[in-house]
Amino acid sequence: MLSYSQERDANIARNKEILASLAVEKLKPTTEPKETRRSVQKKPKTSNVGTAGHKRKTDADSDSDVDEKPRAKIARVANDENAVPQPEGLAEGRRRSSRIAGKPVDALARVEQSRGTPQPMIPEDQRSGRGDTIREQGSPDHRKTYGAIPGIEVGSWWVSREECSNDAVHAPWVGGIAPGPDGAYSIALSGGYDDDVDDGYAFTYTGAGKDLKGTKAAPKNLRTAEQSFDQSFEHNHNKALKRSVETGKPIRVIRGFKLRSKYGPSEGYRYDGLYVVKKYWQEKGLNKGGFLVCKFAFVRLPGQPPITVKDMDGDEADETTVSGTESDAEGDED
DNA sequence: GGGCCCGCAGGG
DNA sequence: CCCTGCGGGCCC
Repeated sequence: MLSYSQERDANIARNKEILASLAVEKLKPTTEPKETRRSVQKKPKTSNVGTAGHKRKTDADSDSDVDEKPRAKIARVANDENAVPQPEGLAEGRRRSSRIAGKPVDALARVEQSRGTPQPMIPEDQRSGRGDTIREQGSPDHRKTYGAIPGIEVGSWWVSREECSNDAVHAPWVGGIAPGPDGAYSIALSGGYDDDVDDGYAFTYTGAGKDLKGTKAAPKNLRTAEQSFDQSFEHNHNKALKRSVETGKPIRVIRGFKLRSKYGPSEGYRYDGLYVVKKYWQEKGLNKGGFLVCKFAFVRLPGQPPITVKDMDGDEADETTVSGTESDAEGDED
C-alpha cells in the first residue's frame, strides 16, 4: 500500500509525463524586467468595488498601501470615460481575499452582517455580470464568450471569485469549470487537488464530480467533500472540457491563492490568459477510495503577456514575471 | 484548525 | 422548481 505522498508523487510524475508528451515548446525563460509586471493600474471600477455586499470597505482606515506598491494587482483597464465614479472609501485600498479568516480584513467585514438579507450586492443597473468594462447596450453577454473579455487584461486580479464573476471572466462563484456548448469558457485553478501539476505554460486539471457534505438539517450545504465515486465524462463540466479538446476553443484561466504552485497569486484570483485543452483522460485520483477522476492537460496559447511567478520560499515575498521556466525544482517536501 | 451557514450561477 | 460546484465568512 502506497502512502499518500508516494501515491501523490506517482500521480504527479505521471501528470508531468503527460504534459511533456504534448511536445509543446516551452516558452523561453524570458525573464522580464520587473516593469513588465502587468497591470499596476489601480483604478478599480465600480463593479469591482461595489461588489461584495458582505465586505465593503468602510473607510479609509484600513490599509493604505497599494498606490505605489508595484505589486498592486488590481488591473482593471476600463476606458476612463466609461469608468464610473468611485464610491469613495472603496476606491483605493486593495482589499484582501481573506484567505485566512482572522486576517486584517478589519472593518471590511462587519459592515454588513446581513447574511440573511437577500439583496443584490450590486445595484441592479450595474450588475450586468457581463464584464462591466464593456457594459453598453447591446453588448454581448461575455459570460458566454469564448476567449478574452474586452477590457480585461491578462494579469487582472480580483479579491474574490465573486468579483471575478462580475467581470464575466469566470462566472461560477464556486464551480471550477464554466461549461459551454463548444467547450468550457473558463476554469479556475484553486488547488483543489494535490496531484495536479502546474508548470505555468501548461498544467493538468482535475474535473468535477464530488459529493457535497453537510449536516442533518442541511444535508448538502457544504460545497465539498471527499471523493466518493468515480468522475466521468458524462458530467456536464467534464464533458465540456472534453469538447474543448475537440473544438480547440480557448479557455480563460484564473489562478487562485489556494493553488499550491509558484504560479498562483498570493492573494485573490488572477486572470492568466487563454489556454487550450490538449488532452483528456481518466486516472485513479488521490483519494481514499481510489476513485477515478477526469483529468485534462492545458497548454497556454502563445503571444500573451507572461505569467507572474511567485517567489516560493518567501511566499508573500516578491513576485517576478517570467513566461515559462524550465526549472521546476519546486522543492518537494514531505 | 474544523464546523457550518450563506451565497450565486448554470444546467436539468 | 430542483440540484450542483476546486467560496467566503463566522463561530467554536
